Amino acid sequence: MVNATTPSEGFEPAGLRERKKQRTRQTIARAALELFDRDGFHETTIPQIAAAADVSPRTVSAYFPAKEDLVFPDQEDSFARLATRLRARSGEETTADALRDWIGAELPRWAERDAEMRMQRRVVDTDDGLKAVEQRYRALGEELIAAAIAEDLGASPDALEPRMAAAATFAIFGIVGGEHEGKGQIADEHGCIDGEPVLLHLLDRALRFVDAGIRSLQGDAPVAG
Amino acid sequence: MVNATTPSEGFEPAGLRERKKQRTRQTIARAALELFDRDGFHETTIPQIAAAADVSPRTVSAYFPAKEDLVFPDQEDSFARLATRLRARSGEETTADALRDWIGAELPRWAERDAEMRMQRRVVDTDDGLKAVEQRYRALGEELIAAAIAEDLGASPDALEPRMAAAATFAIFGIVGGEHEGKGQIADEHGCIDGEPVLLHLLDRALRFVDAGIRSLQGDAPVAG
DNA sequence: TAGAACTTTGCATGCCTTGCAGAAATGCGT
DNA sequence: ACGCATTTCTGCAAGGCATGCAAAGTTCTA
Repeated sequence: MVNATTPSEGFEPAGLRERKKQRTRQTIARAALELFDRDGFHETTIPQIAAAADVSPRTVSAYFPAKEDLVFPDQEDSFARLATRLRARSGEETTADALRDWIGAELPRWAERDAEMRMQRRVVDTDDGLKAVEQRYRALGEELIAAAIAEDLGASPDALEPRMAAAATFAIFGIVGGEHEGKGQIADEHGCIDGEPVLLHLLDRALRFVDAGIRSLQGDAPVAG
Repeated sequence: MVNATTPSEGFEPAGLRERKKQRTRQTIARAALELFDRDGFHETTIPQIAAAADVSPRTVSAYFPAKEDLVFPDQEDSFARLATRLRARSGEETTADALRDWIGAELPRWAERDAEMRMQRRVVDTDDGLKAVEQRYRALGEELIAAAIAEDLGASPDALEPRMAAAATFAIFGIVGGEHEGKGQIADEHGCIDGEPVLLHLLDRALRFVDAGIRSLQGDAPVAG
């Protein structure tokens, strides 16, 4: 079922319909984020966003079931890619390898959207409901990692080790993203350490932390596994 | 200003007014949880809850600003006690000591409300918005622990070590609470291991994990501290 | 180009949230 | 025991979000 009208599509969504849909989605999300940042999340109404994006209010709700979703338009996709990458790892590869790979692949996207990510952070920091949604995503990400680590370890996904490992590992995102009020010690400088992106540097340290932690529990009788 | 009419008040809120308020609050929360569990969170309306608690709908909203808050009526207090305990620890005491103490003090409360906690879990598991709120609380708890650990370590609260340590430590609550779908491997048996409550057993293992992790990073140059 | 498939839109409904003012209850001093 | 000050509860109303439905408008395919 190759589309004959479009020669070199590469890996884009293919159909014109689909591309238009993605463009609309992005337009709406951008308009929303800008308004949220300028006027505040609660102060901005959906009709206002719709007007800015030149669509009807009903369309905004169709694309984004909840108003909060407008602030995290890409999380779902990003995690989907992580899940895919984790699923696709060979027997040799550890979760850590896949994670490193995934971050490497996502980094350019994040760099590209630097301005939006900063807006997003500012907006999220003004509203507790948005923080809640953000934490929910964090939990989803941890879930993925925990399951993969559990597989590596031959343990239950609900055992202590995979859970702790996933939680500790994911903490690096909270740090670079400046998820906390004294935000962005690192976030401000998307720089490198020893020629390596900060995030990957943190990941390495996190993995060392986790490895040591897990090893220290090896002798114990498993409790929840 | 001792109240002459009530001999042995103990440590209750004192005033009759305040006690009545707490009772009303509890009545509303109980009624809500029961209805949520029976009919579903979205299916239950605030007027229904109000009727069940024998107050006006407006009063429900006065006590609980958001409908979601009805599901977590005690989290705030519990964390407040943790914060107090952490603040009150002497120079000798580590965060781990305070944490152990706090859990020990909270355990009887949790045991007392076993039925409600189970309902709460069932309800939360049916709604993503509630999961988000739950994760938000988790983040708040981690914040407290991270700050305390940072103090112990003489590091910044946004450094990697305290964040990872707090995240890993807090993971134990997700496990005993059965925060995940395959819930309650342990939750079902509020039992003990070697005569120790499961939660404290898990805490010990978590602390060992964290200690090993932190030690393994000692030689490194701090990145975010 | 015609019809199928899908998207966008407007309308209507139900619910949550919040401010406000009056009614009701409580606490306190006499 | 009584009345006043304070606090809490209640009803009303307005504003905004979420969602089902059917009509109108696009895009796709044969």
